[in-house]
Parts: sequence; structure tokens; C-alpha cells
Amino acid sequence: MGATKTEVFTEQQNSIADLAKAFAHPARVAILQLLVARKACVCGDLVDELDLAQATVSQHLKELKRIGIIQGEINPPRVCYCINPEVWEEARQTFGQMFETITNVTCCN
Amino acid sequence: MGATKTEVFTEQQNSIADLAKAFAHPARVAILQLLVARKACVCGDLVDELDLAQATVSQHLKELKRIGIIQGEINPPRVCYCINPEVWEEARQTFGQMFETITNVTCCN
DNA sequence: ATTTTGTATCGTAATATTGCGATTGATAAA
DNA sequence: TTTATCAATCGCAATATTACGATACAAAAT
Repeated sequence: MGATKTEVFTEQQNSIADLAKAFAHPARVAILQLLVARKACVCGDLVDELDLAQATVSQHLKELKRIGIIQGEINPPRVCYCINPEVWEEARQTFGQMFETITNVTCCN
Repeated sequence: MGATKTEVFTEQQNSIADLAKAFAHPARVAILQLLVARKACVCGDLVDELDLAQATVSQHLKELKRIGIIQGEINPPRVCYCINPEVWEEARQTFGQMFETITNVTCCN
């Protein structure tokens, strides 16, 4: 035990959880905010801005790439990162739906 | 090492990350979806629906309570859970803002 | 008072995540 | 060719998370 039992959940639930992981760490939130704010790609500047070791930042970037919400383009010797618009839009919709469905919460009475 | 360096991030970034954790596990997504769908409070039925041990479900409920996105009301011997509308709204706004800010992504060229 | 019911908590094991120094690798610059 | 630069990856340590059986607890029912 210790590993998530993905088999017992729906594809959708696993997918939402995976997407949410992009935002579930402050470093990744910070990275995404920077990428959004600059509207263009930021590279190793991230390391300077973030007060984390280069290896750590690189690891978070890797996780964000795995999720698909950012993409990197090699521009030697630098790597240029940016939001992946498609996945970003998908995330927007996913969370939008999640939150839109709730109205008239009458609770525990 | 192994612990998140919360000190180096803004309150807002830490807060977003914490909120996102509510959705960063499929079991918690499932619980939230159930609570939203029934519009009323669900109790130990969650255990039946979820194919996870009672202790595990209880632990996820505790985490959701810690985040504040759900609340529990004791109705002995049952406990009635429901979405906390205030925090839910806060989450809606937080993620809404996060996603609204992005437009015209011109990337890595 | 005893039993039953539903839930929280404890203790523990397995696994995942976070963070970083050190190294590697690839390319540009010298 | 050698050196410098930037980023990815490796290896490791510390900590967090996930999952569950067992137990504890509280209130209702008997």
C-alpha cells in the first residue's frame, strides 16, 4: 500500500486528479504563473526567480511536461518553456465544469 | 529535504496549491463529485461506493475537511458531509482567475 | 448495562514526492 | 580542440501520501 488505486476510479476521475497535480505544488503554480504572465516562453530564468535548486526546478518542469500542460522547445543551449494551449484549455474546461455544477447547496440540516 | 519549501513561495501560491490538493487524488475527486451530485449530504455510503477501506475514505474526508472544501455534521451515529459553499466558491474563483488570465499564447518560436 | 452501528484514529507498510549536489550531455563560443 | 553555458538526469536523503487492519469511541437501540 502507498500507491493510489487508480483501477477503482473512472478515467475521468484519474484524469482530473492528474491535471490537478499541476497546481498542487506551489513551485509548479509559480512556474505556471510566470509562463502565463510573460505570454512568451521563459527559460532558465525560472531558476533565478524561484529560490530552488536548478535540479529541483528541472524536476517540476518535467512533471508539468508529463502532465502536458507545458511544452519545451530546445533553443540551444537554452530550453524555452511555455503553456500548452490545448491542454490549458482542457484544464480550464475540466475545472470549469467541476465548479459550474454546484448550485443550491442545502447542507446538513 | 522531502518537504515542500513553503517559505519561498507567496501566500497565494501556497494557498492555490493547497486547494488543488483537494482535486489531486481520484478518491477525493470522486467524493467531491458525489457530494455535488446529491446536492445533499452523503454519509458512510461513500465507503460503499468507493471500493476503498473505511479507514482510507475517512482519511480522505479528513484531508478535505482540513482544506475546508467540505464540512461534516455529526448526526449520530452517522456523520453527514457536504460541500462548504464558501470555500467551494473561493476555489471556483481561484481557478477561474488562474485560467482566465491566459489568452494569445504565442509560444516558442 | 450491554450490544450494535457508524466513524475516527492509531500503527504500520508500501510507495511517492520533494529537494539538492554532482554529473552528464549537447551546443556555442573561444 | 578546448572551454563555457545551460539544462537534464542520477543518486540519495528526508518527508509526505496512500492504504488498510485493528482498535477506540460515541450514541442509539435493546
